[in-house]
Amino acid sequence: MRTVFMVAEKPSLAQSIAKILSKGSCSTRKGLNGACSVHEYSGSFLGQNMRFKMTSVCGHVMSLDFIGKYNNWDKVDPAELFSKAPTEKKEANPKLNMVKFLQVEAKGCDYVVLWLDCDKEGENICFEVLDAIQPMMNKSTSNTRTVYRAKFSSITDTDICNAMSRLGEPNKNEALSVDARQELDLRIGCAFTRFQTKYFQGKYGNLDSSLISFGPCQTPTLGFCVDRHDKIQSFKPEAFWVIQAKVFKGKESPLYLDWDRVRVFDRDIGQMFVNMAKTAREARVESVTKKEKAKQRPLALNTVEMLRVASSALGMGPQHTMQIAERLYTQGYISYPRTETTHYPENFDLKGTLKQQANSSFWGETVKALLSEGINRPRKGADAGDHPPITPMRAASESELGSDGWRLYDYITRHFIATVSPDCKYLQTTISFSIATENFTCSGKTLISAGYTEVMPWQGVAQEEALPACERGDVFTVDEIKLLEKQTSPPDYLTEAELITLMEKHGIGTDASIPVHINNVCQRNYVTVESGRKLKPTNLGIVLVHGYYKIDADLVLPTIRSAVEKQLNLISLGKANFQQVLQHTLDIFKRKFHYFVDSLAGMDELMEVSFSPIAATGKPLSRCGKCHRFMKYIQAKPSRLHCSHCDETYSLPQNGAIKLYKELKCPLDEFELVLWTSGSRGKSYPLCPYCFSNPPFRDMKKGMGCNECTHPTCQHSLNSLGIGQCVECETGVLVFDPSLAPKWRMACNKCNVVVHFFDQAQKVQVSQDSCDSCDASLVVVDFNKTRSPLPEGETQHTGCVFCDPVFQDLVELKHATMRHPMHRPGGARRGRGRGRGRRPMGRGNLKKPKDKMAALAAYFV
DNA sequence: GCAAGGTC
Repeated sequence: MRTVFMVAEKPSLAQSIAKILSKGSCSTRKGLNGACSVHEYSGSFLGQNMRFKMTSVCGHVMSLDFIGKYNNWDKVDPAELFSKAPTEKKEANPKLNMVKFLQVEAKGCDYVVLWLDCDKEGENICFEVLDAIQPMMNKSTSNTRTVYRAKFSSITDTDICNAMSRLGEPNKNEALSVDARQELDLRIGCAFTRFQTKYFQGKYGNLDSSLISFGPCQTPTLGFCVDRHDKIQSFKPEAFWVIQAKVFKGKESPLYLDWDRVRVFDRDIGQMFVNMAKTAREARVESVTKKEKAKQRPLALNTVEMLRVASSALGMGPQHTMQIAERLYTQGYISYPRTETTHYPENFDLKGTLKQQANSSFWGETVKALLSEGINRPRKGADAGDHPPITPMRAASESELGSDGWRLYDYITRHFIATVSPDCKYLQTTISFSIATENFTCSGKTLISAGYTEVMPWQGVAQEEALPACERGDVFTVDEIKLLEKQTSPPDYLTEAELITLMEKHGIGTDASIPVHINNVCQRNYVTVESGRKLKPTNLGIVLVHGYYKIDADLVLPTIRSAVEKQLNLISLGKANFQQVLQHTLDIFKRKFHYFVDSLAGMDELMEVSFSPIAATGKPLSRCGKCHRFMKYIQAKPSRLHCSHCDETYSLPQNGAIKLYKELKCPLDEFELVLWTSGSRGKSYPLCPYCFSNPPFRDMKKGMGCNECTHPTCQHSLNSLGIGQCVECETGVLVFDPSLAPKWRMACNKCNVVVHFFDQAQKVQVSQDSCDSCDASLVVVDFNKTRSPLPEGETQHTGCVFCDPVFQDLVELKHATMRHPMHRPGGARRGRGRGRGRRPMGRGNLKKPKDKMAALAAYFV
């Protein structure tokens, strides 16, 4: 029997589609990557009985990157990234082993039906799947087509079955437009990011410049925040004047009236109107109008609306909201949370979904009433053809969802109920008055029926004091007429919800990526989230955007994305050639890049105002080996040492504290050593600032401290202080750390293992000799006479920290010991042949590689 | 270490 292989974009869709097509009779098993499942059943295809295998990928199978050597920031000029640097497709998520998984499952299949999402990205994934599986499939024996594409617009029985009976073929042009987008984003984003980062990193000391990223989505996102900041800064408050009129009738409470002219910007003119109004003592009712008005029930919920409300009403950021929504979805509480659609599918079971909520103590009564009186038809929304709107899928209680989970579920459910509820109706009454020459009004709302605002009370019509009953010709007494001076007020910082709206409007990002871009500008220190989820740009963010405006506004304007997308659309429509569009666009951006590089002084001028030059920041810490003057320690990220005399910057390990290490020097280059400490309970090791960036020996890499240094004789090196194989990791060596004496300890030079030992000892030294049993270096320990824990009042003992019984209670090996050769079943000698437990560069077996000695010689000359 | 787009 022949086999049809079918692939969806995500595991959840593979399951739903298989269930529909097999009429619920498929068998399911997990795939080799643990993430995807395979659903199997038999049915008819091309008029024959066949076996069906339905599975999925997890989004893109491949992602684009530069080939390895172009990822070296130090050796590659960013300008080369526009054309010279070759790119390659790598597996998007190596952990998922997606290519292997697809190949195993597709082996020996005869036909493939592609069920990827029906958008351009989905079309592109079609070809990623085909590239992976086609070599594994049976070769077609007849001339029939083997590759089919299913086109569906919703996950409903009719739509899926229709798609199956009208299979088409994948659209190469649409896929190519995505390939072009990927390549453009990669080349442009990385070129600008690397250039900016490297340029500013070496220049300013108080600038957190670990990464100054640029991108066609994140930069306009930042631009929106800075635009608002600029509006606030340039705002000049203006005085204006309004007339306050207070009238009353009989014993009823007074009414405050709104002036029909609203306000005037000239005091004298305002005063003139007041004087005119003051000529009358009475306010005459000119008209009374009553209008029934409605507040429309909401459209069905899509992702961006959910993100907006979560941010503004629940105070939850978009990234966090999506994480919570994802969890609610996988646990079956809500439908798929990434959708642009605001229209329920025709056969959507509104009543069934509603019934699940009938027993809720929060909205159960409203739901029961709706079910018995009949639900209202939802408003007609937009169908983006992706997924149905976000709805609850089953009843839930507060305790099972957790705080934020419940708050989001509560909102989603109330929103759903609101979409099938009646509109909110209210009566608006407006009374128009004349006081001499001037006209005034007073209006009030009274609720007729709450409708959907019963479940969304925050949108309800506020209960106001009813207006007095009156009719045309009635006369009120004027209690007070006066001129009030007020000031226009500046706008506030952009709220996250407003930003989401702006991004959506300008096509910056997608429902799934909007949270990522917002998160990016926060993480890069361009923007901070203030109370009320308002987004305030930092100095860095402001300077960057102002700099782009100064040099080339295209770099920050939201139009940059849409202009490129127009070009890409031509590819997908087959109206333009992939290579030509790519080349043309790259060419434009390459010019922009060179112009940006040449004009960077313009941005630098702005930087100088906000940030201090690197030479003027930091505290003197350790001496430079070249000029022997003090270098300054710059604490701002990335922390580093700067020698202003040599104008050199030396990187340091991050996320820890740096101190001078007893003014000791590296024997190779005379730089003073510094001590890196990862926190109070963490590990520490000395390092030479020069060797850290310029590894002195061939077997060392960048970023190594003295605890990994293979110098044969230096007293701080791995060779002198290494004790034995790490008790937890495979490759590390436990190195003696004397820096915190008398809190003696040894720490692994690869992983985070720290072993404390010989508490209160006077002196601890690593001996030249090694242990007969496990080959670890012996340790010489001296204790104070009065406090020695050694037997028979001894003050000194030499032994192995792993094997010596005298040391057993003095070394905090705990459970970790179990992995050491000494304590494993089979005894100490076991594994010796594989070199376990042996110091890699133990004295007895020190190799003498020529190149290392040559390197040493070169230093000493 | 970099983009943006899928999704887990």
